Amino acid sequence: MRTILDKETRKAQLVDAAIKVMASKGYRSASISDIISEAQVARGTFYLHFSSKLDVFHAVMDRYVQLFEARVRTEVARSYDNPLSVRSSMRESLLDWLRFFSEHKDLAKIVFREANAIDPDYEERCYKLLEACFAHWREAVVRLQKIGFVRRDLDPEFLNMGFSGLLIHIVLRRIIPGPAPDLESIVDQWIAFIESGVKAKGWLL
Amino acid sequence: MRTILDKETRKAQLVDAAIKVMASKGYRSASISDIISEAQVARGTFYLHFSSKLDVFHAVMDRYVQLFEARVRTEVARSYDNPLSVRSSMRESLLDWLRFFSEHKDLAKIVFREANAIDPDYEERCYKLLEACFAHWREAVVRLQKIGFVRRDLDPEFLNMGFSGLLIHIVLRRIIPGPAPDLESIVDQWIAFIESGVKAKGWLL
Amino acid sequence: MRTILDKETRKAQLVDAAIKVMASKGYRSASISDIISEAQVARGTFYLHFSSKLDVFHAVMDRYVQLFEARVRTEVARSYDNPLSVRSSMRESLLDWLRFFSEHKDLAKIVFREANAIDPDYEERCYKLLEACFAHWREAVVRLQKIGFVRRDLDPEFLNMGFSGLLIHIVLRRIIPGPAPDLESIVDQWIAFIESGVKAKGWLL
Amino acid sequence: MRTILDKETRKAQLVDAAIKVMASKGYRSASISDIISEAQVARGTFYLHFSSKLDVFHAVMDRYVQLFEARVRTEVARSYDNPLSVRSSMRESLLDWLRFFSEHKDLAKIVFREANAIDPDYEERCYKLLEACFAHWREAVVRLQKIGFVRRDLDPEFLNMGFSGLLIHIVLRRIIPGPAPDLESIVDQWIAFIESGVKAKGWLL
DNA sequence: CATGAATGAGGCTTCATTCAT
DNA sequence: CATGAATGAAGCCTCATTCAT
Repeated sequence: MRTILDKETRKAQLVDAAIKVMASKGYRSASISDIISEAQVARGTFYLHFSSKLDVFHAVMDRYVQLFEARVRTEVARSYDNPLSVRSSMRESLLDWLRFFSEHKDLAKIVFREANAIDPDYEERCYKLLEACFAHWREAVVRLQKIGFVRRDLDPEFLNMGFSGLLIHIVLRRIIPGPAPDLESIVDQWIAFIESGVKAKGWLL
Repeated sequence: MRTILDKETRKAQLVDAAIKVMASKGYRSASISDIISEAQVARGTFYLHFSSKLDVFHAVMDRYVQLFEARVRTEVARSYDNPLSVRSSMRESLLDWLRFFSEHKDLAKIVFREANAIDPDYEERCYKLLEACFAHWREAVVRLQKIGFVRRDLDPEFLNMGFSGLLIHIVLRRIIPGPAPDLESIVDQWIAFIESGVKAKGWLL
Repeated sequence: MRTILDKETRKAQLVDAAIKVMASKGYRSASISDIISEAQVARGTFYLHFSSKLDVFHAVMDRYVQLFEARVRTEVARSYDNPLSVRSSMRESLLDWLRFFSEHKDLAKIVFREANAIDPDYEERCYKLLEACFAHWREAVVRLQKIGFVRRDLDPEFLNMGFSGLLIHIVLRRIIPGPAPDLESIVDQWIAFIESGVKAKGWLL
Repeated sequence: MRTILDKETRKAQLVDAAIKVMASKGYRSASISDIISEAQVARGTFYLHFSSKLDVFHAVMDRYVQLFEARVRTEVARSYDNPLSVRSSMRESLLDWLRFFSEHKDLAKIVFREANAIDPDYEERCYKLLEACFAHWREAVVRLQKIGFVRRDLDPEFLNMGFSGLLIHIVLRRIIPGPAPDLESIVDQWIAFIESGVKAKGWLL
């Protein structure tokens, strides 16, 4: 059966299929056959829209980059300048990030798994993406240190690592089948942890 | 040239080669050819010791599991029972973990990258491994809550996620080429963060 | 853009494009894509005029056959009957042939290169063409033998081979990039050679 | 069924198969499948000995180059210095060339057909080969002119073209199915033609 | 135990051809 | 008539695995 679609729709459909397949099998194991059978499309059709397997991968990345950039833009617009609302701003921010990664699980899987080892071109993209993200967080930390909310003895870079590490871990664990923790409760604990650490109040040493 | 070695030595040599190759190219891209040429061994010899490519992979995993289990055993032996030394015990523990991951970079790379995409059998192994690890940490947290060092309002599971997330993130960032942060200073910040969170002292809201 | 042309013009345009492409890349490597992009025509349009790739090839051949037949007709009309002008008639004839091949280099390239490898149907056509040509030459030789211009101890078939071999060789060498010999001087040497061979006058053995 | 051969034998067998297939279908149309099924060998075996289709082609060429060079060496050793035997030397030479081409029909077919259009690397090889050959013939002509056997008013380059053109033509016609002319009689006519041209004795104009 | 030639399934890609618009 | 998206057979090549030596 032969369905004719306009170029953009077909391409998007193929990218969708590629995301699905690559998320579940990884880039290397995902074959063109997998992708086209997922997209219910003939072999030749694939090559009408992508010049190679690597090419779809780039398209997949592009998709994520765009979503990510939109996410970062929203985030950057968020203000921590009002001391009274720092806490709730932060809460919103964390929730938004978790929601973002939850919504685009498949993409996150691909991006965070294949970070290396596909091609140098891609690696660069991937790092730029992450760097943009980290840069934003670092900056946020610095701002919070300036307004006196965050201790100045902690390296922003370290906090950044802590933040992103936890985030990614949560994402990946949520990605992986199994009981997914409740986002809201995670964020509440996170905030509590961020604010006061783990130390119990009575401990005196 | 025809060198004769005893079974175990040959097998270990092949696992070494496999680790090296898989760490740098990933499981899929690592070919038997790569492995045997790294190990300086004939093609047939490989299949004398492993029944398939997946089989070496399992052997690689086994290697990591053993190292990991040893690491966990040492860790488990560590006591947090003396209130006066909780802090330094924790510091030692964190440093040991970071050192462990640093020492076995190649294995960490393989284990954390290919977690999903290889085969269900493997995935199970991998999870068991991580679970063993998480279980230990969770338990440690619980103990620390019991002795009153750690706040009881934080879910051990969450702290666990935070701990492992940060750990993995540090490991992965250190794996990836780039300026590697100094382990000792990371640990010091980590402890400070764990103890008191990020909140500056003067902040009153 | 959608240009509407009458059938014959479109077809001729496509044959032109096919000749150009096939001459430069050979039949196999010339793709329909090459041809239609050379002709600035849509893919479907091609199949409106030709049933297959082989079909254009036949059309290309037909084009050459027609030109060739015209050439042969002119040639046949040429008379060698006047003993006084045999020499100049022959000179004209050789020049005309060389000019013909020079003018239709592209076609010559296709015809003489792909002679075998395309399809039996084509081969037959190609041979018929060459045979027509050879037949004419043979006949011419016979006539020249009859009027006593050419030695009767030489087999017309052999002379034919010599004539066509040299001709084709010149054509092909001229087709292939490189310094193209001057047609007129070639013909003059040719005539001299034909008339008297290579033997120097003084040689007595 | 699995037959194990030493590397050289297998490679030679595959080159043989490639020659056969390429001679009958041309380089482009000859598929790896054709070659391996001609050689009764598995697909992978082919790539054990050649890195690509082009690579076999080069091997085929190499084969011809070697044969050709041997042929040229023999030829170069031939002396035309004794005036009494110039005629018979020439006869021998022509016969040897014809025999050479007859013996290696398939290779000749490939070499002279695909001269162009395969790859620049090959083209260069091919031209070097022909040039070596032409150079030898040209030199021979010059020597014959020096000793006074051949007229000095004929350009050696032209005679060269005539000689090679005729040769190639004969070869190709003999390659092509059909009544193959008798080599000896061809050579005799050739010599007669070379010596005295076509002009009948009595002709006076 | 060790070797490496041989195997063939399967992956990526091209391209002649079809057909809905 | 014209268009160009869609199709799928077939080509090239890789590589895990086998087996005769």
